[in-house]
Amino acid sequence: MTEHDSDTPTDEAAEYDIARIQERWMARWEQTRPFATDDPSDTRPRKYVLDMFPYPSGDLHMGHAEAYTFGDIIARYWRQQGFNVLHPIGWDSFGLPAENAAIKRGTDPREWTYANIDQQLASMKRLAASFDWDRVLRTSDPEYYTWNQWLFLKLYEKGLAYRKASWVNWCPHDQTVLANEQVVDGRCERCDNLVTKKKLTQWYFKITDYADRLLDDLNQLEGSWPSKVITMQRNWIGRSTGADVDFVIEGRDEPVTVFTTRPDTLFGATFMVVAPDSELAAELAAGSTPEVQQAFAGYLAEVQRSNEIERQDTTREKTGVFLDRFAINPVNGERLPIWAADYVLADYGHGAIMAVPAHDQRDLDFALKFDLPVRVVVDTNAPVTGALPVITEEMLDAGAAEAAELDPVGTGTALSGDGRMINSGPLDGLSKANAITRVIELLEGAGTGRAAKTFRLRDWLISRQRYWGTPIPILHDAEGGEHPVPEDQLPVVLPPTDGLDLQPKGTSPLGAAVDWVSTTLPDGTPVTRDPDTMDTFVDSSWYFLRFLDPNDDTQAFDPAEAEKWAPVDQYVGGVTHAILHLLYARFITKVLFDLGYLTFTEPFTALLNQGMVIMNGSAMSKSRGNLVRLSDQLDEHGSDAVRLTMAFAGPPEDDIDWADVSPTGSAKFLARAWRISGEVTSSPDVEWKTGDVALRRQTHHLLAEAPGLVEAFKFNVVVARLMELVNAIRKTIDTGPGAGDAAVREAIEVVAVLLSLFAPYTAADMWERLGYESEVAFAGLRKPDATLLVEDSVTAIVQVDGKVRDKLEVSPTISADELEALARATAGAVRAVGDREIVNVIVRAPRLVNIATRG
RNA sequence: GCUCCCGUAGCCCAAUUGGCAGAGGCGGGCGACUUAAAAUCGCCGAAGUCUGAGUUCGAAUCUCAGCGGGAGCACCA
Repeated sequence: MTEHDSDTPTDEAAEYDIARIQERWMARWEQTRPFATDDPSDTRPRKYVLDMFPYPSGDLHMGHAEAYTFGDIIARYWRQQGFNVLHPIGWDSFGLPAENAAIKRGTDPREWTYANIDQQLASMKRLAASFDWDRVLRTSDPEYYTWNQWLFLKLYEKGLAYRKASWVNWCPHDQTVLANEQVVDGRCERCDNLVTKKKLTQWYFKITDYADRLLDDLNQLEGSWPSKVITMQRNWIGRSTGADVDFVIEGRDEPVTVFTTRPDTLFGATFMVVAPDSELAAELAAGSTPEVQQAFAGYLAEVQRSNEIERQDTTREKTGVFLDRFAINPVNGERLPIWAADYVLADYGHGAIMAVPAHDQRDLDFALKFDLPVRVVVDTNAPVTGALPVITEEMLDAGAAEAAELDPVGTGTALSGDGRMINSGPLDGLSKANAITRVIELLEGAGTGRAAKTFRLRDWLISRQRYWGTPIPILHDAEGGEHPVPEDQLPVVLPPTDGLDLQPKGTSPLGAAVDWVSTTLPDGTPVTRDPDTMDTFVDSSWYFLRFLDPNDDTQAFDPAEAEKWAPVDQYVGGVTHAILHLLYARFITKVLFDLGYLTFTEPFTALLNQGMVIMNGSAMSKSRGNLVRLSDQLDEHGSDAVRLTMAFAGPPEDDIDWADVSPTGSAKFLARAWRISGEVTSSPDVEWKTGDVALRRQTHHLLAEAPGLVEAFKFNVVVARLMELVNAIRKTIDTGPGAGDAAVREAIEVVAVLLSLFAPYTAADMWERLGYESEVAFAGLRKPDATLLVEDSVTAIVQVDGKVRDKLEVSPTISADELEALARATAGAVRAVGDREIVNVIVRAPRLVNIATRG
């Protein structure tokens, strides 16, 4: 076989041979690189279509194929619509699996990682993913992670990267810390082991400074991001508004501030609760009696022994200890006993609360358990009016009477609803909303409180005690001083693994690389490098900018290029990243905006979450024995059939059960379409107008409909329309005007052009067989002929009382009166109406008449 | 426990957004071609839209209640 053999056009009489077609075009595209995006003089409008880049763990699987198929359909569509489309790919190639594989095999993580990348890249090419192969990046390349370090230094300069000691999530299995986002149900997201707490000094990114903007800017994504993802982000950020209230503590100089969303119920506070694992609790206990100290110590030990799972169990009984200390309610001077209880969290709000058992279920549960007083201050039976009412004695008396029926203690249910304030001095008679406003005014006037908001979102912990990541570019001197590595000395390159023990042991393996760790400042001061590496989510928080020029060794990205291409017009990826990656990327984008590098504040204008590929109702896994290997599917059916099957299976957001779909059916359809392309006998310059009108109508309806369908991601419907059209062409050839008819050529050309989104190899081959040398990918969709979209006649349905009784063939421009007259006269209508009285006739010309009767 | 999404032929899914329930595919059946099979081609069933109420001239589509499935949140003051 000579090298020319594989580039011989397939014989028209030959059977559809997908393997041969695929091989031939893959080789050609390798030469012509049709999807490079590097011509600066290109004046076409731009689109940036981005797939979430993969982690290189083994070869691509069915899920990858699905995601990349959808992203590719969109990229090819916009290209076809005349856009200059940037559609890059890279690898998120730092991270634990590579390190674990290296430990297991006693090799370097680089070997495993880069071998997997090569394998995945080959599979992507086989899938005909139309990536710009000149822009490939790998986050584990020093050429990439040097800019992670640059980014870190920018955040450090802005005070957005800082080090602090605190209780962190610790995975005992992976021997590393985890961000809050990586703890799911108290377990390590990666290895599913129970997470414990450990006190460590670690680096954080101050994402909480951006909490308001991260929340508020979600509004501009409404409609172009899945609402599910927006909701998850909102929940995660978790903004609560209310007030901070200062309580004087007996025997303590400083007041204690608590956060509450219900400052209106301040008069109903009957005790205070502090988190047992807070410094405040320890201090308050230490200043109390020996008995209290002992009880507290016992309680604290008990609390710390329980794991996250137990702690989060909402059905569990309240526990706590009385500290024998008292706080003074700033609005009424009441003495409130202070308790330590683990239903109050140390790291939310101020780690202390005012307890209002009448109106908060958790406080009520606690009060009932420990027999603490309960005072109702909101009459939840009273009607609520918006305006500030004028209060009369009678109203207050009446309110007190109504309130007597309110019995949270008896019912065990807190009164959380709105109502009218009672037992609350100056707030009496007000609605909840008005009371909140008023009490904040009062507190602010007295200097004992203020409006406040709190977030569930915590700062982003980025230190990892592992080898295979970006070194943190900070030097530490003996006095504990921090010295950022100067920009011109970047990158801080990972040392070789030679002689390093990568085995997890709680401290970074880099600490053992003595020659690497020890260095000096320009003035000769000995310093040590920070031995930790960055969370890999740092890598992916800005990679979409690096694609603008992944080979630029002078800057992370060119702001001018960012202005041209970014933000990403369409992002495609799994919902698994709904919180973590997307939140971090949004944060870093805002930081870069504030630093003046970007002119936009949201990185991803539109987001498509594809579903999963499952098998027989459940996620594929080796242990379940239902694993379907992508490479097997590609071998068996060819890339085009696999891609088409993904597109046709249903809406892209839905899961695809591979047991429910038919790649052989897809292949059959492709063969049908391909065969027709060889039967056409007319030439490319045939006069379209001479073609069969019925087939032309169908073709042009599809031309009119397809763009809207693709843009709404209704790929399955487009494929169905293509099948219909192919069926119609078949019929036209076999039992109609025949293969020489102009409409046949026109229709199959449209099929080829649209099919190029889903089945690029087959479509390219069809296009060639139809006599074209150009790439079908750039052929573009013709404009539909408006005259072919207007029907000569339409079927009007005639209903009587909503039931179809007759049909009429009428002109599409028929008047309502005329249609009504025709409809009333139809045999079906006359029969159905009989001698009943016609009470109403609804006419929706030209499609429908409904005659409503009575009698 | 709270919130959101979804229930349409045996199966996967459409339905111009309130106007004839069916486009497409899978599977199944029948037939043509074949010595036969595969492939190919042609033809054909099948549901009244999870259940119940309501709004409407008209409901798969809107409202309420329930059943079933999925997702998110859940001691966050």
